[in-house]
Amino acid sequence: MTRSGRPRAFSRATLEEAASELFLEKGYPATSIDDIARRAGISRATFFNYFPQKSDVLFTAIDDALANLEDRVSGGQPLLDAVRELARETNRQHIPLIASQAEVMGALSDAWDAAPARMAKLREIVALDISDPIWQWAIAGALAEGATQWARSADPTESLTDSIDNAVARLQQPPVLG
Amino acid sequence: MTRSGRPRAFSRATLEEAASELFLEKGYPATSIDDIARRAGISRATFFNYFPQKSDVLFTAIDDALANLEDRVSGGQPLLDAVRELARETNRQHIPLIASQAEVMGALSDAWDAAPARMAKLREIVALDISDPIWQWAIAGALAEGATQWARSADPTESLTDSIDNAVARLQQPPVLG
DNA sequence: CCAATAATTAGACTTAGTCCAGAAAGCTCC
DNA sequence: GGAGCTTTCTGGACTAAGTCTAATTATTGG
Repeated sequence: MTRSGRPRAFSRATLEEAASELFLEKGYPATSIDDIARRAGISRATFFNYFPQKSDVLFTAIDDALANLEDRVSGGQPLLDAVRELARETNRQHIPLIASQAEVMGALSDAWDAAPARMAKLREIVALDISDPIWQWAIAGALAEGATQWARSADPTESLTDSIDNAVARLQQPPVLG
Repeated sequence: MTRSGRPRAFSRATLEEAASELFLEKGYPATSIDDIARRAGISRATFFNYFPQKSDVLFTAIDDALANLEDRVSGGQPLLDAVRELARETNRQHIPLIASQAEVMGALSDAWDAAPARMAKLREIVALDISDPIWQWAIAGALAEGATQWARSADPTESLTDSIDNAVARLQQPPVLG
């Protein structure tokens, strides 16, 4: 069931690569969409055919994972099942640009402005399975924290699944509060 | 200790009012900064003297509260103490535009794009007092949820402090997870 | 070949946000 | 009543993101 119409001539990955080079060379804010398009050999208009926003280039890996997770959970799969399956399919190829280029980008780059939206999206997905709003943030936070620690880890044998499971397990032990 | 220089001729509140009218009339996306400036009787350049971004107009109440909280906590006050004191000083005058105009703006307005950044900021502040990253999100979420429920509540006697305390207390009861 | 569908492209357009230089409005000290 | 200092207000130029449209091109299916 190949759908008709002119096939795509490029891929998000193509643009990601071109953009990545430029971000490393000149930094994110100094790189315009024109630059990226030129480097990738496409027109500026086509860029927006692949990414709605400039910053989305940095988050493809995260956004793909979130879309995958949303599909599973809205299809009825229990949240943690879905997370574990997705985590098992994920390897170090999938670390998003925003993380792998973190040092170069610097902590202050505008690029990070787009990150909180992903956290909010994750919470939305969590909400599909967890009705108590108080715990939606907690669980979303644990999932994000597990993934982040894994992405930052120097040890290439560390398992994403374990990292996330650890993070979630720690929620069972309530914190001491004033 | 009045500091020297030409005094401000307007206030954030002035601009907030002008903007609010326009948002109600035409909606947020259709209202340009030019429109707001014209309505408020200032120049476009001056708008940016009061707000770094267009969307910030909608969040002044939240941003003020966050700044206040950050001052307290970074000054050494325990998080929940600071939150309670701040909550006690807060009344229904302080409900932010983004919430009070929520129905008019519609759930889909671009205006909401700027909300997740506030959640991230709140978590940063929480992190000043709570070192465990897993619980930073949980507590930030509880605080936000308590405040949101209060803001949405029809009952004008409901106390913000109680609403937040309730939300935080619920974190002591871990959820059932698969 | 024809019709339908979808991608690519150039280019015009709107507007957010930055930057700058100059005018204006206060303050303090003489 | 200045003179000098500081800060705000303003107009205007500028960059770049994102939207939109109309035309072209590549593919599928009848």
